[in-house]
Amino acid sequence: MPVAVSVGEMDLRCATCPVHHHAVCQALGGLYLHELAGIMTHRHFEAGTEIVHQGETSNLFGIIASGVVKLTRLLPDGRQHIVCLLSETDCIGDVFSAESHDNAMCVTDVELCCFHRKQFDEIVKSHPTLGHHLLQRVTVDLEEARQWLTALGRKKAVEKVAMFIVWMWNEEHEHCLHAPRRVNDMMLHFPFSREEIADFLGLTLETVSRCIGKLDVDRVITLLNAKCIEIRDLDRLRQIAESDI
Amino acid sequence: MPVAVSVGEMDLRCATCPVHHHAVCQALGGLYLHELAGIMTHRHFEAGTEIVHQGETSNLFGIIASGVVKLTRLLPDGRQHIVCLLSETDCIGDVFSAESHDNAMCVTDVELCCFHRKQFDEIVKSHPTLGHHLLQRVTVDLEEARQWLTALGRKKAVEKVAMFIVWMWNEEHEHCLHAPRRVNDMMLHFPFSREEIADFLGLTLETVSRCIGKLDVDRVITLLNAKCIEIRDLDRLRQIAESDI
DNA sequence: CCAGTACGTTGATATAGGTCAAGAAGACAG
DNA sequence: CTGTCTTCTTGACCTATATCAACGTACTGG
Repeated sequence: MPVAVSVGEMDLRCATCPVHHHAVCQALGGLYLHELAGIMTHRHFEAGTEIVHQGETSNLFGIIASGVVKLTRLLPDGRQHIVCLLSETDCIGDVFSAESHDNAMCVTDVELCCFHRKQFDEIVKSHPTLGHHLLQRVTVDLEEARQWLTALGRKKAVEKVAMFIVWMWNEEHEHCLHAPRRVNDMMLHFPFSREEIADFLGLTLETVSRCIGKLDVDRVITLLNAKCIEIRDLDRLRQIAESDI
Repeated sequence: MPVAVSVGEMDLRCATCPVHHHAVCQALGGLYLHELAGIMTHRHFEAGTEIVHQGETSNLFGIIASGVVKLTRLLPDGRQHIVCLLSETDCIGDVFSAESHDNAMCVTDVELCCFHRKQFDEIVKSHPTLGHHLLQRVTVDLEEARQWLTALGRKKAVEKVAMFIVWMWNEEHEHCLHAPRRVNDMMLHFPFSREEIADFLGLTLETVSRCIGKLDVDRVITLLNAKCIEIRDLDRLRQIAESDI
């Protein structure tokens, strides 16, 4: 389901909906460019929808205003892997290449600020600060990818799952800083299914389930229900995640 | 072994040694900035030397003129993982953050063009084209990291090893385009030990050895000696690497 | 309230790859 | 050439995780 964004299609709601401006602004490091508003459209996607298809040519460059998106890759025999999980203010699509390396699928309902790749790139080219900021973002993404690389390459199942929980908790808190909630809350409600966690960590859903079970039994977390846990011992959880005995 | 690069320390050989200028020029997408020559020094590192240490603060930003560097991460209990293998024209160090996330170790002897992180960043800031080019490079690195992520998460040992061989072969050919050698040559001499390959692919050296053995028996490659193979059936090798039965 | 469906848990069993150990093959110094 | 060191290969065995299967639980629509 490719998303074509024509220039004339500018959605007037953008001008009146602070959510989208806020997301774009955050994504660009507090920098707000009026030119971008002019070429931005915004779209809603329901959970489970595919935004971009692997291998497909798409001119979409999007910034997530709300919701969670997974980037997945499918091997010829059906094995699947999630290479990245994106949320508020994260970017979908490559400024340089139109060919998408991965499927972008909505984990939850998603609000997306859409730009035409080339138009966005033009603006980037003419705004050094913006380019510099994007460089910083991609650098952070690369660092995060490398962190997961070591996890997938060298960590045990429980360590991976612990790492995933810590990571989710950090993500929550990061967004809390933007839109403060109860910061000390150890409750974590996550939108991912066991299978999604497994596909992200290179495990099977059964193993993920067992590992969460083990962390619960060991009193590191409390499993309130399938999609909601409470962190009981954050330090211990971090130690497990870092393979720090 | 942190590398301090003072402004006055400019190595005059830089002006006379085309290798270094060539590497920098390639790294920056054919763009050559005279300002960079002014702040560049070059250094030689022997195989096995550590250029930057994990967790250490270093102001080095380097471009590899020749040789191979591995970026490794060490877990508290000694498990190790190689997150990236770098060669000619690749960059070491982060423009933004002084703290290094990984060890940079020389796999072979290395010639490095060194810059002071902040000085380099200043020049990047004032040259939009350069910033844009770096963004493109990091984007490619991110894409490559994600490719390995799926490999580590979902591929079998033989598939990983096949992928590694194909990747090495591509790397060779990429560099051939710069300094043309026998392009049709199916011979591949690689500088990595079995342990390094294993640490990169999230396997053990024994498994790597067995997988190479299997590819040899299956007549996909010929193992000439421990560090030299001949690719017999590139298509088949690619199929295995892509998990394409 | 019930049937149907999707998702999660738990148990039994299989297996890919890890671990341990012994040789073989180079590389290098004397 | 010979002994020492390192790296690679090969074999035997073991374990973490995958696989297969059964059962629970929790929404959903009638």
